[in-house]
Amino acid sequence: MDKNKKYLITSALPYANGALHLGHLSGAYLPADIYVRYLRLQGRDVAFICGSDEHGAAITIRAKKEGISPKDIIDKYHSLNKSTFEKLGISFDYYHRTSEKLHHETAQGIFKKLLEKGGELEEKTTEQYYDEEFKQFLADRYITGECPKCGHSEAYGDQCEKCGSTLSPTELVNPKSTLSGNTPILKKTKHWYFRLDKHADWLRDWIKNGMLDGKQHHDSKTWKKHVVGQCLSWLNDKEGLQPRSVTRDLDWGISVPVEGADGKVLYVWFDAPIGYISSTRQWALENGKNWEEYWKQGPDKLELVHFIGKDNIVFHCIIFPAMLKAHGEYALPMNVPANQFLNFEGRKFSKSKGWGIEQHEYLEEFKDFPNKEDALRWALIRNMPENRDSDFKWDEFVDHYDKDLADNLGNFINRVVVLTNSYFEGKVPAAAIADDEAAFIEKLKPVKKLANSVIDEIEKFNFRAAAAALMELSSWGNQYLQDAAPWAARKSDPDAEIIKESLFVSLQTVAALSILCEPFIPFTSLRIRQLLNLPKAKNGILELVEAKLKLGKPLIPVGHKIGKPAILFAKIHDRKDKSRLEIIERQKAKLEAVLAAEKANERPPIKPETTFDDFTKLDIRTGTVLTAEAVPKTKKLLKLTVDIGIETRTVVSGIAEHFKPEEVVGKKVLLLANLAPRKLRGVVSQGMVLMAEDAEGKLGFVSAGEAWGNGLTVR
RNA sequence: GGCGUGGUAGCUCAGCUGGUUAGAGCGUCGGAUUCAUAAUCCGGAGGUCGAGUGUUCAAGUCACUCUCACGCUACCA
Repeated sequence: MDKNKKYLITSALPYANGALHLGHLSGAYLPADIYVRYLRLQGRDVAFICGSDEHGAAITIRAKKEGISPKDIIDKYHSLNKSTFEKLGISFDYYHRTSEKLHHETAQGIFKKLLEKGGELEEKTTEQYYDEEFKQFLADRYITGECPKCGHSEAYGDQCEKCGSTLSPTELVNPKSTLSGNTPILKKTKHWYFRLDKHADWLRDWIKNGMLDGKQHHDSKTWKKHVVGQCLSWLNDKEGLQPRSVTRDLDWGISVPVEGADGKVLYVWFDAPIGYISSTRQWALENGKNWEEYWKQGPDKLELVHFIGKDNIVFHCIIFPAMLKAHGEYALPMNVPANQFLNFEGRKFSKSKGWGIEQHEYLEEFKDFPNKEDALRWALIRNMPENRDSDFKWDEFVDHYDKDLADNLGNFINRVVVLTNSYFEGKVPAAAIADDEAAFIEKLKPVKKLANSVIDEIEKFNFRAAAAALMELSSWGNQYLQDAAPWAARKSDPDAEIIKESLFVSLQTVAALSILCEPFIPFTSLRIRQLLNLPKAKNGILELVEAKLKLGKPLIPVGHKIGKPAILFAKIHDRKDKSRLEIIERQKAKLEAVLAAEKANERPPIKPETTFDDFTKLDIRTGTVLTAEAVPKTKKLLKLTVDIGIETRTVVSGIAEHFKPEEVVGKKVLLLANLAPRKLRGVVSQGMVLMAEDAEGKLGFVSAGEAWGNGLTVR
């Protein structure tokens, strides 16, 4: 640990197209905040950087749909996300936005540098769809058409939301521009591609061994296994890294700073991570700092850490580093401690299904819940998806709050404050060990040890373990007080030394807790400090605490007058006051309502009207499955032979995840017999077996019944 | 299908380079205690370490096969 190092800590830039839920918070923002607050307590020079990612086609499409401007959308979510983070105590030094001029200049500057350097960007001309009426090229999301895979009539140019296939616009059947509704034409367009493929070798050495330019950059063992694993999986892929297009034909974004590139913008993935840089620049500008010290120094002078969710690993560990290295002047991240995903009561968060809770919703729903910010932070920390997916449950929220914060931490502090007030008029007692450094050190050894383990775990990005160590410290306090039992000593001798000593030690422990808990539960830290009548934990105080514990100096001096007892955490399970429990119960009831509603309806809407003529074009026949076998090297496909009376058909069907081959043999089915044959994985499929599908995607066979023969028509 | 990560007490998780009776917290059961928010403290019960095979004097820890979960990637009616 070098005190002279600069620390640049970033959290993933939220896309300004929606609100963030608890999973985002626990994945990328809360861990970063803990780390940053810790660094500040240690007196380190740190910049905590974030901002809104405001470009990309998704925003323009939504704007179009809702009849508003992209600016309306990004303004709305920029301010919502920014203010929500503030309320939850996420202590960004700067929360910028990529629509700012400074960002546009920064991104263009980097693009130009790469272009001038040569060899990093290459031009390629391809054919893309163009809307003649609107006179513009169409981004993938601006084109809809029939999905070639499932036939869904409103698939987008990049993917079909019905079957989840990844598509390219030219695959769509009957493509339509969402702008004019016309059929677009193919037209040539020029784009720039970043030669990612040229960077594979050094990236591999950097990720695997932590080596950069022949020098040790970081210790790769300190990176999370799933992070290194996924990167190497990419780097070792037999296809290898491919050049990636960095520009698009779009009117929303950062214009490509090249002559004759009108109507072209930087692809959002290229400009978004550069947002970290522009955000730092803006922060430096407003705070009299030199931004380059936070981006352009060697690993001995600067530590860059990206906090992200696992969906962003490849971007932050491969693509962005490659961009920075290609540019040549920027530092690469020292670590990218990506978290996995947080589920919510056993399922993925889903806005459309109403599953989960967004950050601002939580604040609203819990507005009458005292200390709601720390209650949430604590529950999320205790269950952070650090190495595997985890699950947020209200019952655990309650447990963590009551057991840890109220019973353990809160109650310990309360015991100490009450005893100090009733035995010593609220003053830190003059225990003999207060002036005896050796004895002090000996008595407070466990405090020092546990404080060190909190620190150690934070440094290793093990925030769950750090939080557990914090609880151990408060547990130790409870245990110590119980053993010392000043209330018992007082009965026989009111002046017994153990009474003074035990409270002196306990008060030192509370003082240590008030600081050590700050990264996790900052609002509570402040309240404990107030209870002790001490000022807010300020930057650098933790290194003083470490020094004092080492030298045997009190953290809170003899004679210091503390405040009156006050409850820090009112329990949720409280026999006198049900109000907090009611808030929780309301949340649980909401989830049950969602589940009930799902069971009740949840049927896809009726498709657009069709004609009898169209229907009669379909030749549907009754049939019986004769044989079934898995198609090799596929997960979903079964090769079936179906007897339809007049002949036997070979059909490839995507049902292998639902049925084993032997379960299918002998099934009565309906077969669409005049579907154009299509080759799938080398097998020609002559028809399609009709299936019913439920809301969870489960499939069921459809047939005319056991008694029916094969080859009969359906009408 | 390929790749990655994970599968350890009822629940949430620790277990570094293989080495004595596999750990913690919560829950549970029993006891102590009263300064305290039905809080605290002490003690007990509870695990064939996903399944199997192998390497080894010795495997939760290494290798192989299988299985389940999650993700990336390919393919997909």
